[in-house]
Amino acid sequence: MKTASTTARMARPYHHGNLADALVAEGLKLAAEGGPEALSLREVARRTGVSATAAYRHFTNRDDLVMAVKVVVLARLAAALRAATRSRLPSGLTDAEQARRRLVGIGQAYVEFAITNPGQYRVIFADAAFPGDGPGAEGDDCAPDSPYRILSEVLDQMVATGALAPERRVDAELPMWALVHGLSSLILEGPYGHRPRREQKALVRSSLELVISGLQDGA
Amino acid sequence: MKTASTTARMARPYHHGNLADALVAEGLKLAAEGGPEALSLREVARRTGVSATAAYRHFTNRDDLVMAVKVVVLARLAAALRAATRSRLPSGLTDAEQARRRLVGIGQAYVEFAITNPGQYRVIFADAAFPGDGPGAEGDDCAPDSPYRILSEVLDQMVATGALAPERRVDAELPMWALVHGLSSLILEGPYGHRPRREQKALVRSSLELVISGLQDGA
DNA sequence: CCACAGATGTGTACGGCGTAAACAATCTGG
DNA sequence: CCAGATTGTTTACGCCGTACACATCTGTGG
Repeated sequence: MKTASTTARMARPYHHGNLADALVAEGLKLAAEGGPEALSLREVARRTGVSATAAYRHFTNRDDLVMAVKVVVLARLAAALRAATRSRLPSGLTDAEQARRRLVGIGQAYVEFAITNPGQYRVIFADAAFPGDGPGAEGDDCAPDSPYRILSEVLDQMVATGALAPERRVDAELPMWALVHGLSSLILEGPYGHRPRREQKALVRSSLELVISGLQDGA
Repeated sequence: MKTASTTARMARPYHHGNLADALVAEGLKLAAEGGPEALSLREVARRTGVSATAAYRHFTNRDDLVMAVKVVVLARLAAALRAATRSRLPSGLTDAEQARRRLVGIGQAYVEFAITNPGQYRVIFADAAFPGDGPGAEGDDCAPDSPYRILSEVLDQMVATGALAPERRVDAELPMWALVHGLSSLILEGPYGHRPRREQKALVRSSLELVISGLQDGA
């Protein structure tokens, strides 16, 4: 039996050739242009040059397609965060200070991704369903590179380097994630959208510093 | 000329009698049942016992109706926060400690409102437009009771009582608002929705304490 | 080698949605 | 009491999601 990856390498093995991937790719473009509400099954099919109902051979319904797009967007977000963890840092810092800056860095990268890809970012939280990322799916099927996992790693590193007390580590993901998602949301869909980009960045930075300070030496 | 409030008191002055309010009221119910995506012009009209296009005499389009519903939901949210600022506190606290607890209280009330009214809460941030609340509309037409204003008041009180250093006051609204909205979002539409209610509340409380600590004695 | 079964794509159809346009009923100011 | 503005209805169009019947392709076992 041909695996998906084997099929992907061939030109047009079936009638169209990995239609599923093509539909998701077109869905990503559509989402980038007009957010989740622009992501319609018919338009995706039309742009892929395929009949409207063809998509139903690969996705049970629209929500299923949206979910597939979500997974790709989450992967792109994770890649952006991963890149942030690898960015150059000034030399001569203590390990603890390095870990702290990494945390600030992925926080900034998160919001930056949301601002740069507003339509795709909004897909992630559309329609009140979330792919099996984050907490609760701690066990097996948690993606190797999910935003949640990357955040967890950096927090672990802070504990390892002494930047964060172990007793403060428990569920430290939530306030951090809530903050960066909240910032993104208030900028994309909320009242902070009309502030100049420069000011937004400064506000994001100071908010991150504030929460991380609370995490480190809060009451 | 009859004012809106005068009209509201009469039974059925026109063909239907303040249809606009009736439509918004039905919209609120619909949103409560199925969130913003369930808020359709036709269904609202149907439930109000009126033809589908009648709504166009009072709202230019669907977005306009949604915006009107947003305003009411924001008012309900503001009322919930206002109630929280009036809740009983243990006696014998310093003014500073009182102010701090008020801030925790409205944070909890915010998330509580979101959890209790998920559908209506999600309407607020639907469709990437926000009524003239919050910052930027600092001047005249800012509602007397908006969530943003209530938050600002409590923060001012913290400065007045010495619970917060004046230089930390500037734009302290953003991290707080981002946190509570982020928490709400991660619980309603994100990966924290399946945690038991008890755990959610505990996580919200500790997250709030953490950020407020950062606000008070952060680096 | 080839026919057949399963996988994949098409055409058609139905009801729901937002909304534009023409029309009807009702109210209100002069 | 009537003219004109206000409010609601009817009809119609094109989009959407999706169910169903049909056509086409493709790998596999006889």
